[in-house]
Amino acid sequence: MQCGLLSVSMAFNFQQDSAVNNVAMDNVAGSEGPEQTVSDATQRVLDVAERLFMQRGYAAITLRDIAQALDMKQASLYYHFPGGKEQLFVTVVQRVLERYKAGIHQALATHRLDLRQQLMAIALWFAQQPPMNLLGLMHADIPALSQASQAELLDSVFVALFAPIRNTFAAAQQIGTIRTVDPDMITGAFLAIMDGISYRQAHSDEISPEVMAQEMISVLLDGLHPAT
Amino acid sequence: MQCGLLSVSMAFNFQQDSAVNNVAMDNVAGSEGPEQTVSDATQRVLDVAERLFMQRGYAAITLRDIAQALDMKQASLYYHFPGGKEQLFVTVVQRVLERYKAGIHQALATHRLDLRQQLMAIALWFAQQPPMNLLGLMHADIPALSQASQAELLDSVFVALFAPIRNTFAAAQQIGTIRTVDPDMITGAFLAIMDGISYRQAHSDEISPEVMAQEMISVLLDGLHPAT
DNA sequence: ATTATCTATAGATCTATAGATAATGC
DNA sequence: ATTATCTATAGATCTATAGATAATGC
Repeated sequence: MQCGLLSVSMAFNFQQDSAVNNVAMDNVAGSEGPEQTVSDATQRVLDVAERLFMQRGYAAITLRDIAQALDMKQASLYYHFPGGKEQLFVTVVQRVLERYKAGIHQALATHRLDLRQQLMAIALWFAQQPPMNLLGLMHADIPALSQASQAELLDSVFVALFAPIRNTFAAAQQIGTIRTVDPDMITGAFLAIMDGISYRQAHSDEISPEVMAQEMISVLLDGLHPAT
Repeated sequence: MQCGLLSVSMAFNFQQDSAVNNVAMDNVAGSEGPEQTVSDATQRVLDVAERLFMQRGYAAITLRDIAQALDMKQASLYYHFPGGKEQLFVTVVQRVLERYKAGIHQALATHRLDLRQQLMAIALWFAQQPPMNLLGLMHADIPALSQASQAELLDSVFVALFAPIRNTFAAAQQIGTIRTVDPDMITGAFLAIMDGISYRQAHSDEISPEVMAQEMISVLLDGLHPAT
């Protein structure tokens, strides 16, 4: 299946989202008591691994890099992630995607029925996050993983990022708020721009997140032509 | 210096472009007789290396991968590129950027004075190219190189991609064709979308390059709101 | 007993160098 | 003599495993 600028090549089913979803949710904040919670030490590993992996990608970062940043030995990482580098990476990306999913959901829920405000809130969210380099993730990182991990992460990307935004555009089209353009394509373009916003914000502070979010959404909705 | 969604951290000078430019040009098609031309064998190496590097990035591709795809031994690559992996990668990227520079220049020149047609032609060009994953290049690949190579490639990215597009938007703003939005930001967003178009076209053929280019430029110029 | 680290190391792989070989052109 | 490859290998590095160690909790 092709999804806008991102090709998520799995047999996705829109109505299965919530089911897939609940499985992925249970590690975030234990709604039950005896949830398998993540220790502080493991948390620290994830934090550092996330920073490095998101900065340079899966292939460029070695376990030694991560261990060194944590002031520990490379072999010690296997205590927290017996599955090694791949398991660590998959866990990191899942955690990032959960955060994005929550951020997007919150943005959509807070400004319900106002597309411009919804998109603004999403853009502001992206502007405040460290860059995830989504295209690089899809393009370079995920293909380096095992078939099972690939499928798992592609599914999560779809559920966390693609589906909610696509649904928002599709709904806005149905009620006539925006004109009819292939929603997959809009979503892909939107995510590409959002990814760029994160990147720009991380490497510069000439423009505030608020202004940048507002300008980009204005271009997307109103276009670049002068308001006559 | 910050440039739209891409941070090109060098002291660029717009007026120096052509000077920097001529140096990089001389390897494309010998305007003089005794130009150091590239042999067929070296050409083949560059073609294969380009495909692999652009597909998965600098860190993920080994010299062995490239040699294997060429049906030769890894050590033989050092005959063509004594500087090893880094020199090969830099040469590949320079060649790609020269191609893009020429394609963009052609698009701009053919439709001079018509911004929409110019952007359409650029979008069509991107849609027909294999994806270059520009954000990944800036974000993951270039930082892995030596300081000298970093500077060289950042300069080339600026000269080949960023400057011509930025100048086009800036000129259109001056004559009032488009409204005033930070040109660096528009350029960054435009390149992010173009990169996405390449990616999408490479992974799907549901939408023709022409339609995709037209729709994306229409969104950029006219916006998503319904034409009343 | 559990948690979280360490040392040591096997085995694989990667870059790069040295020097041989074979074909072609002068 | 030049071009384009090869074999062999040094040296570095990377992932992963085995087993020891030390601190804390029961």
